[in-house]
Amino acid sequence: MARIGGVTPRTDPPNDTAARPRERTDLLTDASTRPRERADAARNREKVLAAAERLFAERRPVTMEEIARAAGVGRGTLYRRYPDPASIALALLDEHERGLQEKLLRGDPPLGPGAPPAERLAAFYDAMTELLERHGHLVLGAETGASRFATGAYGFWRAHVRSLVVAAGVPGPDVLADTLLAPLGPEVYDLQRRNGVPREEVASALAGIARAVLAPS
Amino acid sequence: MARIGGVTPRTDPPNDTAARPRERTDLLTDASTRPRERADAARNREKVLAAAERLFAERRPVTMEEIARAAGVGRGTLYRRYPDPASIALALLDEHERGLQEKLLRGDPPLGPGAPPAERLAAFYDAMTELLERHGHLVLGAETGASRFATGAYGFWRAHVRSLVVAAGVPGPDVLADTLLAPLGPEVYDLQRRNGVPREEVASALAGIARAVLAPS
DNA sequence: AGCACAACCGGACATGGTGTCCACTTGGCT
DNA sequence: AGCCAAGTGGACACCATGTCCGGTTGTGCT
Repeated sequence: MARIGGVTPRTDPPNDTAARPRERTDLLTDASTRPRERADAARNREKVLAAAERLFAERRPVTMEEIARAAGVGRGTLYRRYPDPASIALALLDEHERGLQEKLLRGDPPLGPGAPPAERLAAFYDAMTELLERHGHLVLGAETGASRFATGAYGFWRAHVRSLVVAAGVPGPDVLADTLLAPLGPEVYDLQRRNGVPREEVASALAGIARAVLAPS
Repeated sequence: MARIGGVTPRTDPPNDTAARPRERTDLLTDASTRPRERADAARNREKVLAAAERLFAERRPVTMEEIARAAGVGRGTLYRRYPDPASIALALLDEHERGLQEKLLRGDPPLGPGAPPAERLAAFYDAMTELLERHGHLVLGAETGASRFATGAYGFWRAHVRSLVVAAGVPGPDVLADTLLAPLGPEVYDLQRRNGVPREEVASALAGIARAVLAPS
């Protein structure tokens, strides 16, 4: 479970209990090394996440104050776990991105290993537009502007694309990785959709680029 | 003078004197139709622009308050002309972009008309990276995030790239235009430069894409 | 059960930016 | 010389931020 695109929860004093990613393990192993998440904390986490999901869906930007009010929770409580609205959106986005990451690493071709690089990149573009389509509001809330590159998820996508460029034998993988990822910026996709371009058309334009750039010479 | 990428100055009551773009015409023509810009106003405009240029160069974000303080001008004066820091950066950027726009329309090939579309796009990429290199701080101040697409300049670049795609006979010019422009987003370029990639390498990667996508089949 | 301690909660507070408003000043014009 | 509109700048009300701390609640232990 060495996933890369994880949330970075607020780290309080020495240990980090917040937004715990795994279920109770219930094993003797390290059950005592870190305190369990308390019931009230879990309850509030749910309330916050639900309220934030709702707010992000209906408008932007969303402030910490709004989320706290909508969740019926104090501001201090909110700040305890999340430093800003973006990190809340990121937490919401987390599991969706995780699924795609899994498919990229171990799924069937052409998304997963086995297909030629150009086809894998095309499939990746297609999957990413689906994700943007479904959770675009969260992506806009979480990864807007330059902060997008700071997320762990971006590192994952970048590593993936870079490896495809290398596999295709095209020079300059480091520059190309960021360049090829640029059209997936949420603002760009959002602009195209607002201009009336259907998702499929965006995806196929990207597929065209993927083949043009990575196709065997 | 039908340039597209102009600044949009604050429009006060019925007429718009602010940030006047042209020198005194001194012709009898419409010299009286709109009042001249007053000397004190011009003085302050200079002070504001100079201070803003300095501030944008050294850090971001820059607030209206800071600019006013640095320029030795009241906040009300600042707001009279510019609604926010971005529009000030845009005003500073204006003439540089104007020069490039001129070259695209009427300059020598490969930037101007005459060269094959793939070469013109490559040359455009090269010129844009130069512009980003020199005035990146202003571009970051002016066109960050989604607001980038709202500027007149973006419309110009988009129309240019679109026409090249059409000339190359590649399908889907509307989608491709935004897609091909995406890597020129200031955050993307900034990221690549911070990662130690020299400008030339970015430009040549973009040239490669230009040729791969627009080259005659 | 019941206790004690730590985790957790939430509102108050100080700070800083925003955008507007309006009484005053300045400069161009007759 | 004097008028008057354009221009100025600071005060004001508002809102979001992030921190802090007294009180509360859940958990583990006895």
